[in-house]
Amino acid sequence: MKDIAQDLGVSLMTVSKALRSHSDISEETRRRVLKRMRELNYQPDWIARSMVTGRTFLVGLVLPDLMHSFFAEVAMGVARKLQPLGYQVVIANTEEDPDIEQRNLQVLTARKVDGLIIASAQRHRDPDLFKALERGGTPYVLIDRMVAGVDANYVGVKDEDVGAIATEHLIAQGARRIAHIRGPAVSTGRGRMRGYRRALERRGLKIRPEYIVSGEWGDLGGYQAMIQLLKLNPRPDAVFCYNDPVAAGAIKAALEAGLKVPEEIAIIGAGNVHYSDLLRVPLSTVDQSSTLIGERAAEILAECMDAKKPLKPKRILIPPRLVIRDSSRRRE
Amino acid sequence: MKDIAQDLGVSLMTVSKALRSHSDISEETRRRVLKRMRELNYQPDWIARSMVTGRTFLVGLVLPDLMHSFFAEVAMGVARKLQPLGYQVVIANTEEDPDIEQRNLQVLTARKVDGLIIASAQRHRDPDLFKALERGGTPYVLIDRMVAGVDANYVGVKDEDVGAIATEHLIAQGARRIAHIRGPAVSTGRGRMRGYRRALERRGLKIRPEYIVSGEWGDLGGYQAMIQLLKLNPRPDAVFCYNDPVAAGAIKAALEAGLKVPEEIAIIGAGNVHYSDLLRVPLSTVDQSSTLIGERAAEILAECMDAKKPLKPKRILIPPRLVIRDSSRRRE
DNA sequence: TCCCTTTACTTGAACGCTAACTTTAGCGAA
DNA sequence: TTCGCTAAAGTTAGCGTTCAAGTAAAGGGA
Repeated sequence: MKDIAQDLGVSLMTVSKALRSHSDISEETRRRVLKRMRELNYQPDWIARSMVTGRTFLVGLVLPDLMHSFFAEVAMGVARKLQPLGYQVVIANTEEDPDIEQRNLQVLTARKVDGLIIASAQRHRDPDLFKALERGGTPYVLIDRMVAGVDANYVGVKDEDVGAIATEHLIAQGARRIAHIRGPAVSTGRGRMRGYRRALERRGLKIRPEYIVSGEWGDLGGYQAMIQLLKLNPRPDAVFCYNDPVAAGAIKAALEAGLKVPEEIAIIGAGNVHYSDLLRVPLSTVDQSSTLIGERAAEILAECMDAKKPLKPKRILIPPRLVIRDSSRRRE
Repeated sequence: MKDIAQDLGVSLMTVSKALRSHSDISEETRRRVLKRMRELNYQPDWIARSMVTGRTFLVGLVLPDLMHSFFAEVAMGVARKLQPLGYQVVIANTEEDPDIEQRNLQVLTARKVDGLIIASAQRHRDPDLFKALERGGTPYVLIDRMVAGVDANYVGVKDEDVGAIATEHLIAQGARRIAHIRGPAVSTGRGRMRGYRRALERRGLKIRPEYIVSGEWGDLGGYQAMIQLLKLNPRPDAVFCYNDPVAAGAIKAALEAGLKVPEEIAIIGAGNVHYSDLLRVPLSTVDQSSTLIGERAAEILAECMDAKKPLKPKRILIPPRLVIRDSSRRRE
């Protein structure tokens, strides 16, 4: 920058202003500066700029599991919205571990990211983690999972509806002994279970506690949970699974046990991950518009980062959508 | 920091050194500084630090497709190695577009990342892109895809072996009319095709040009390519697919056409993505140790970033490993 | 006593940029 | 002529750190 200034016989400031197309620089000078800049292939130093402006144009994205393609899709949505605005996205994978999450949040704020998008693993040691964030002044948006007692921007789906839609669909398909492989005790897991219960009650079906088993996350969890369920007597004739990976594992277990899906046992997941269509039995699911969640979260965050004052928290709920494939079609 | 210094009646520098456990600070003083630091919950400003040290502790990870879980796994491997060393990973998704890739690389270097890990989409407008990187002095490691004419660190698998192993396996299972759904014209795609050809030639099987079709990437590409292949006469009795998503699409098309997999047509992919086991027909594949690739790349990069002088480029080839599942088992 | 070494701390200066003033030149109006 | 105005530039100071060099005080050997 100094070089450019000397070469053109102007001051540093003139160059600085020209580069940012500031108003009080003549067209002429600006052209000359830009030209020389290209010749020297100079690039302004973001770090120095950040230091004085206080903005880094970095956004932290904290996710519990990049391998789960739901979150990968969210990440794409976020990046697609934010990159054109000049932000870079720093992804931190917490592997569903609250401690890692907390450490990551600390590191990201220490790095002065301009904002955060967080799908929280929850159950932190420090219950006031998010209050601390707020005090730090970093705007953030929660996605997918709400955090109890935190009044912040949120983008997600009505989890209770997800559970209810899925369960009602199973009932409509003629199932009567409907089990649930539930997820972790975060808002999504709890909400979907509530929806499951609500649907059963509304239709006058009994809720049997032994029909609710924990799958935790991933296909392995679903596989093991399904093995539990299949030992029961009477055996369930349908299962609503916390999410698609869990459902995929469940299908595997059911088929290995020699059952026909959906004839002998219907299965539905949630999330509509990209490969659901390609599974052993194409998986019925409840779509959550993952990319859209990412995009909306990015938009809200962008607004907050532009505003000087903290804005009133927004809460966006995207309506879930039933996707019927083979794994739950009506039995004869 | 100034506050801490004043509170304790020492100089700024003393505090700075204490925080970095520099040698010429007494134990006593250091304790006091750390104590006060916690009380004020002060965190050193990374930006200011970066400005003077010239290190950002940011590492750029440039990937063509986060949705493809192969790359998500790589990303996890990278993050797992690099986070304990104090680095944060900035992920840039290029969506297989060379222009986006080029822009991303520029942005990342302008941000002064300490290093880059790149799975290049290749075919850039600017053929000297990587030379430019080198001139800039940012160390980088290529993964998965080699770039022609660039002598840089590289971590990947022997793609030719991937193709050969897969194809030889199909031959060993009794297939004779083996087709190939090939990938994009990057090193991986070309290498796997070479391996396919080599295996056929070695076994004295004819290479029929019409048996090689382009699937580009993703399951949709595989699905469409398979439809092409099934129109041929004689119909192939086995297909080696560029990667697992392509293979998943191919299986879908084959089943929809009423064929039995593997009895009437055997299919094998590459990559061993996590859900391959859960597909319609559990997919045989060639494992590439995706997480390991990420980890090794991270290690090499860490070395380069620590070194003051540029190191001699390393080239690490991880041996591929055949994973046999149902989609290619020996026919009767 | 003198000088040298070690330990523990301090002093500018610099990193590359920008915000907020201040200056200069040119021009038209009073 | 003098004033004020505007467009286009220049000046100064500072963002929060660390580096390299310096200093003061204590200890130790001849």
